[in-house]
Amino acid sequence: MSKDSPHAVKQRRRSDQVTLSQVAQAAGVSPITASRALNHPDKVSNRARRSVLEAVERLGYVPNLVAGSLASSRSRLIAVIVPSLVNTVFVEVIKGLQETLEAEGYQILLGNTDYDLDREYQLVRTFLGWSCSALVIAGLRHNKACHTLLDNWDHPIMEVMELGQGMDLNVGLSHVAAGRCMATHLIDKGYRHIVYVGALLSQDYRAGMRYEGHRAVLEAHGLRAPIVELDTLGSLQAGAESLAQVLAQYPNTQAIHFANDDLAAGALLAAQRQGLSIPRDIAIAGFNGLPLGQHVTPQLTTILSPREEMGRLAATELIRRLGGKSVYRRQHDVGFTLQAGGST
Amino acid sequence: MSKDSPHAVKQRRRSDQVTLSQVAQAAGVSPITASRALNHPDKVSNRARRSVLEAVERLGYVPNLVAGSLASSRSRLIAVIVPSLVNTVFVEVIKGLQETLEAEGYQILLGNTDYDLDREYQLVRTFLGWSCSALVIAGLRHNKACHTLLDNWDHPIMEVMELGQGMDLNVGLSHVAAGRCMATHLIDKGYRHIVYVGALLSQDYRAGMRYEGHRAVLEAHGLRAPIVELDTLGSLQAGAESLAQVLAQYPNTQAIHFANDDLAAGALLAAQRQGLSIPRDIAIAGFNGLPLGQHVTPQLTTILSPREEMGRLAATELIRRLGGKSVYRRQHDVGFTLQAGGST
DNA sequence: CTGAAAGCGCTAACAG
DNA sequence: CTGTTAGCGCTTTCAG
Repeated sequence: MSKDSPHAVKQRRRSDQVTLSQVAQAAGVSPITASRALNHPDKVSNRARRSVLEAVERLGYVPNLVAGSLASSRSRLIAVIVPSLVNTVFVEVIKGLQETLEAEGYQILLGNTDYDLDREYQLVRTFLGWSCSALVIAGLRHNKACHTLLDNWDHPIMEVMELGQGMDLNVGLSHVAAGRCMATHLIDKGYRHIVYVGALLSQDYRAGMRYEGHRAVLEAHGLRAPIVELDTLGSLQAGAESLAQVLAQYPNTQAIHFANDDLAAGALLAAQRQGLSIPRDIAIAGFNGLPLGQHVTPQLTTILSPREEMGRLAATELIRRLGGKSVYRRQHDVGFTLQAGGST
Repeated sequence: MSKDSPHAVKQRRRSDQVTLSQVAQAAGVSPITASRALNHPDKVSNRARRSVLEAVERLGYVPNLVAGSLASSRSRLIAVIVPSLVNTVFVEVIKGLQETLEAEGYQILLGNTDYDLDREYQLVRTFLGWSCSALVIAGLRHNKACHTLLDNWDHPIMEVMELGQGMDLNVGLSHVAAGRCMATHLIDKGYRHIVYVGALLSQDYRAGMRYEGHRAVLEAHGLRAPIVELDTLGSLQAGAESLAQVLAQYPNTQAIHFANDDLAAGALLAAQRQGLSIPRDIAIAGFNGLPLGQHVTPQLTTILSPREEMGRLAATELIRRLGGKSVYRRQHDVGFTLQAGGST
């Protein structure tokens, strides 16, 4: 009260944002009661709750989530790290995650590594700094620094897209098995000269795993398993261009097993433009089960992976875990389905 | 020091996370110097900076961004709100945003409204609570509550996808002009009986705006402008199915102007399966310029919109603004390109 | 069911 | 260039 108070008051607030204290004051309760009225409505009397909610409405209060997170060290933020947004498969997983997580009041913090593990590490670091409630990350392969960081992190980690023993939770499918499945299908159909075509396999190593499965089956049948690796991302264009390359390199090719549907559909459409008959002149198979493959003629033989479901399942498991259920180091195989079309 | 200190010390820290103070102590400097060494390296002596960085490394310090944001009320978080992730056009914009924003050290907080303006409002509210540095939102139409909230918000707002006078910054294209452009093309090609086909136009109102442009042109030529509205989202499947419906309803249709390439390509492929000749029996046009359209035969006539560039440009403008440059209420027209293919 | 006090971990402000 | 001090706005803890 006296003019000569010991310290000049330092003013920092410049934002005119309404605070919880102001709401509390307007409602005639203490700040903590206002907090409870909003976050644990059942722990507060009807009267208090009502007047707080009324004050919130009247003052246009927007909770400061940053302050809340700092105080509680829980953020309701879920970090999601994927290697690419161009490849629609990751987007579909994100979609499944998002619809489930948003319904539970979680927000997604999105990171894109562009298939770079160092970038991935940086993103993980940043996201840990946001006190994320959990981390969803594509793939089981990470660099050393990333592992070190995450081993000492005590929140759920969900690795998706591929199946295997990871750091914590895992939802995915076996790409080796998928590769085996398609190779078996092609052999059953009578093809013997089969080429695998992938794009940037050092980045998209899951396509490499499918090749491993493919090769194992072919070799078990005494067949060679040639592979052509393209140096651009998988796309219709790349698929179209790859066709000539494959036929030049392996003229007696009977079937091509493409690492994904974009490549396969691109090749199929290109083959038709060139007057090739599919599958008589050349059989074509893909992976992913994109809608496009079901609309070309003949329909594309492919393997359908349940990507949105993968996202939903991952989210559901995370929510269960965040709700205190003790599920650790759990693995979920979402499987895949062979869709045999006319292209083989 | 005495046992009977006035208050028992309340302990709250349970996380064993390394703090900046610990780093500072290890480095033999004050916390604020450590802070500066990390955030404003040039405002600190070489010696101090080096020893802080060394301590960070040694202790495995990960900055607590939540605390930093609260203290500084700047979060380096950018809220991005889109109506859908199924529709690839939004994903492409996000991609453009992300590659530019991440390079500048911003993170994306992603929200999906599912074309619901109330949901949009809720997301905006949540995101404001995160003290986002800026907001990127698809479209110029928002509900009243959302406008009220944003009018009192003093951070940059970037509305994308369509062109017009918005709340603050805007990067997009004129959908009315795009509709006009395609209609003009079809008329120039000699078609007179032209049907517009859209899906869920109350949600995808930008497709409705394209129809308005389309209709204006047709009516100026004394032609009728019938429209068929599908009640499912645009997809290859929906496009394929719409073909029969259009031909039943308007038997003398010469050309169909589809609201997007998914619909158009679906119809084109379906027409071919049915033995129709394109464009002789029926001409088909789309919108978006998806790669798919360039790989079907005949190539799909469409309008290409520069979506990734839209994202990059939006991000660049935001960064400029966040860097203190005074650009307000600025509009950017990214334009579009007619790609005339064999389908018309 | 309600409240007082004490921080969460960091940085703005102000002085040296 | 460096440090002291005082918060940012909320929630935990502990006590009624």
